[in-house]
Amino acid sequence: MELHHLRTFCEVAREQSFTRAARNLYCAQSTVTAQIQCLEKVLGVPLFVRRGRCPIELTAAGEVLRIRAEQILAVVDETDREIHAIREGAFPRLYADRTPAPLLPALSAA
Amino acid sequence: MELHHLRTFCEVAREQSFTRAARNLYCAQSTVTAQIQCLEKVLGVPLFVRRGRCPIELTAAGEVLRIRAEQILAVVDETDREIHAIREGAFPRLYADRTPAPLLPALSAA
DNA sequence: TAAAAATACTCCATAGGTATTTTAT
DNA sequence: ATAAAATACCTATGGAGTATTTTTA
Repeated sequence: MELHHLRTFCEVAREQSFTRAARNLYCAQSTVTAQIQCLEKVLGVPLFVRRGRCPIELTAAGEVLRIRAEQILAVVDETDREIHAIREGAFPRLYADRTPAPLLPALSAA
Repeated sequence: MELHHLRTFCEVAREQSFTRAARNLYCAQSTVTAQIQCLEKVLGVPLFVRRGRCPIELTAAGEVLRIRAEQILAVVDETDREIHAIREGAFPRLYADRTPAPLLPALSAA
């Protein structure tokens, strides 16, 4: 699982379409298919229900991944902004104890 | 910036050594160097102060990245656990509103 | 001078592309 | 019949390795 997979996944989920996601991401449709297949293989679960027709739907695992992927990418983007600010001369004030932000509670398996 | 870069970065920061990080990650020292250089190039800032001698030190940008990278990797690991649970038959109860967890406040540029 | 990191180079895996086929409505 | 995803196939980029050089404490 790599960040570019997650970005592609989020775009597919948003568009509910491999083809439209590919267009938005400026890449080939087969590339989107390959990246989603890669994610599904690594995670061991299907993420979308294919119908050969739009709109595709998320599976339960896909719903979970979407929530987490958006969180992850938000932190990545925030990190980019912070580093950029430092490059521009900002002087970061670090947290005293480095305690990471609390995660969302684990999705319950009830 | 990809997740495997962040994992390597965190290990180097923890060990304060490219060579020891390489050993722990079961890869070549030159691979660690290349990955860190890749990160530094993408981000546009140095992450470590090299001395040609252990221990190496984090720059200000490196300190920020370390905090964020640990957060990101923690969410990734949590995601892996959640998806694994679903693969094993858990039925996830999704959040009603999908509000992502709050990020740490942006590092102040004071 | 002795560790540690950087560099030079080689190789191969795979990410990404094009073209085509399959699928489902 | 048609729009969309999957597949087959090819190519090139870059990730990872070995061997060597450079650096600095």
